[in-house]
Amino acid sequence: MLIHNEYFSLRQIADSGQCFRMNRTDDMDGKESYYLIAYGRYLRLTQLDENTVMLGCSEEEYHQLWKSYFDLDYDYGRIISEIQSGDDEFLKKAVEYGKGIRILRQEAFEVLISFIISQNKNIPAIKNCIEAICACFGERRMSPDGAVYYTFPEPEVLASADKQLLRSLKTGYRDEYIIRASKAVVEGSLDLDRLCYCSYEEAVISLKQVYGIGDKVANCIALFGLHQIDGFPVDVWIKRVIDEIYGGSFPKEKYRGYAGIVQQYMFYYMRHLKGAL
DNA sequence: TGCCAGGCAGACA
DNA sequence: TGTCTGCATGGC
Repeated sequence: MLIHNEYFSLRQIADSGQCFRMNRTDDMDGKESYYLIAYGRYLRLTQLDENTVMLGCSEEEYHQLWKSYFDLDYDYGRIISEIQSGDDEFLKKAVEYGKGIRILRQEAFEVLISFIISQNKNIPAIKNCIEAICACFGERRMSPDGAVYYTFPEPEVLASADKQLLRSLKTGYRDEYIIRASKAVVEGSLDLDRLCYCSYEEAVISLKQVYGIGDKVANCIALFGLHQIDGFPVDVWIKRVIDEIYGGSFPKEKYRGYAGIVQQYMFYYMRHLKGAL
């Protein structure tokens, strides 16, 4: 299945820090290839050229799942044009550098747990920890080309997980956070489906009721798990941008309706400038 | 070996 | 309301 889109870069999405189960694999005919595990499935992807991505799935599966997953109905070009016609020179450079980033429509529960794990960890450590949890608590499956993979565990499984076992998977002090957030989902006090359709502000407030979720993680979950595009997570990298480029305050209200996309361009570009990519 | 990482809760002023 | 401090642990 071939996708032609000017704003669709596998490398930029994989390195944008929004998903942790999309990784580089053996190249295909010298072209960058990735594998992705999401919604219980395994997908192989190859960047054929700057504007063309090949998805290893049928047309039916693409329309059923992956088209939405990669947010391919959304016009990122319009956002980029707006930024490029503005007067923010840093943002213009950030957009030019990361214009292939898209905000994925990931499973909310997976994002909830992944970003609880993410706190005070670097991205490689987060990935390792999530894979360990999937291998321990997920379902073992095999892809059509014979690769073994594990699904992300269901809320009920993590809600009743043994704390010491979780701790042994390098979750550290976050073990209790994971169990309590999973229980909140199972018991219904945290209704992730509902939070997709309420306001961004209400979603963040609700998420912060959960023990272990603060402002930053709540914004990540809102943006990456609920597709609340006004989510604007401020982590150490965005703090650097705000302090070093904007003198301590960033006017995110100027970007109402797509602030989260702007945040991703800034995050990705700052990591590049500081040599973290 | 030491610093840093997509932070948070709790204590305290 | 704002500012510490302790917390686990891997990556570099």
